[in-house]
Amino acid sequence: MSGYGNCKECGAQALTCDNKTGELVCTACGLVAERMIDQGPEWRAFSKAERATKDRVGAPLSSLQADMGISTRIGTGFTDIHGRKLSTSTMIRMRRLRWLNNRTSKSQTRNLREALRELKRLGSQLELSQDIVESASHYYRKALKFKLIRGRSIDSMIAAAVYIAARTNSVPLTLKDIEKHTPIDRKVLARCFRVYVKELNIKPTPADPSIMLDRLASQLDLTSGTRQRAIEILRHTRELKLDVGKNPMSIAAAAVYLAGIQTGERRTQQQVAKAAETTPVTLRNRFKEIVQYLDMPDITVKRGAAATPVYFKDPWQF
DNA sequence: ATGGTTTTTACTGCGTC
DNA sequence: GACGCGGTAAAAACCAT
Repeated sequence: MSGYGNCKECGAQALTCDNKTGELVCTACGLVAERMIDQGPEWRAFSKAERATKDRVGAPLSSLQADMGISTRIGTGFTDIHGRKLSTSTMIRMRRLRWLNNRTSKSQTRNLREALRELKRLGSQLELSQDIVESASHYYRKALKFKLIRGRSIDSMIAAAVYIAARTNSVPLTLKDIEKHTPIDRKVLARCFRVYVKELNIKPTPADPSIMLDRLASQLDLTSGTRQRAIEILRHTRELKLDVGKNPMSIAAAAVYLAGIQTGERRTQQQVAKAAETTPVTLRNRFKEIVQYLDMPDITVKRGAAATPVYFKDPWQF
């Protein structure tokens, strides 16, 4: 959820919260906007008047409960609200309604209960924030409504929902991360992911390497200077379309590696590759391309540097 | 199924500490 | 010798047609 507003420096709506440091950073320009201590409750009231307008009655709606915390039940009494006995035909009708109500909702709520249990498990294992988990649950609900779960396992569709939620909310989470916490095969996972994209018309934000940057940088203990340099490099690679068709993580890795060399805060290819969960070979290849097309160190595009051709649609951005 | 692309795996050689 | 790094070749994975 990019609900952190726009960056004061570059104006881009690219602020994200680094959950590790509690810093609010702009993924576009690298500005550390502010330090956050606590994201707090969903709302706060400072005065009596505010409390009056904002207060609610009852438990908040929870999408993490199979029935949203509320559900319809059709009573089993034999009288109407006035205490009169129901006619036989009404009783028969009500019985049928009750049956239908149970039948249609039962299988789905049972499915949901199962699914949400898995979702909570995955969510806590991956240390996802609450809003991502809720976002994932919404996607799953939708899939359930459209009967997309049939023929696929609940767990795999939940895992894919988590990935979708991460992608649509610019959370640096890869399929590999998810794979580590679930027994589901990567191929199956990718297939389920596509189901969401295709059937539900969900359009995840194009995969952006800079999202992965924070994660890489903190894992490698890089200072903000190097991070900023990497962000700058990424901006240019993006402009040159060097990242089209490539795994965003490997692009980010190459940028971090290059930035490290330039700022003197060097990390070995091994280290960077490991943090990015890729191989030194891939890192080198991306690295080579970047160096080939960018004029270092002030980073300008080399004369005559043509953007790489777009061979086919980027598998990482839909 | 096929073809084009990226990524991974495995191996090799070179230079340096 | 261990390590970082560059290169290559072949296999695997992947997407599009």
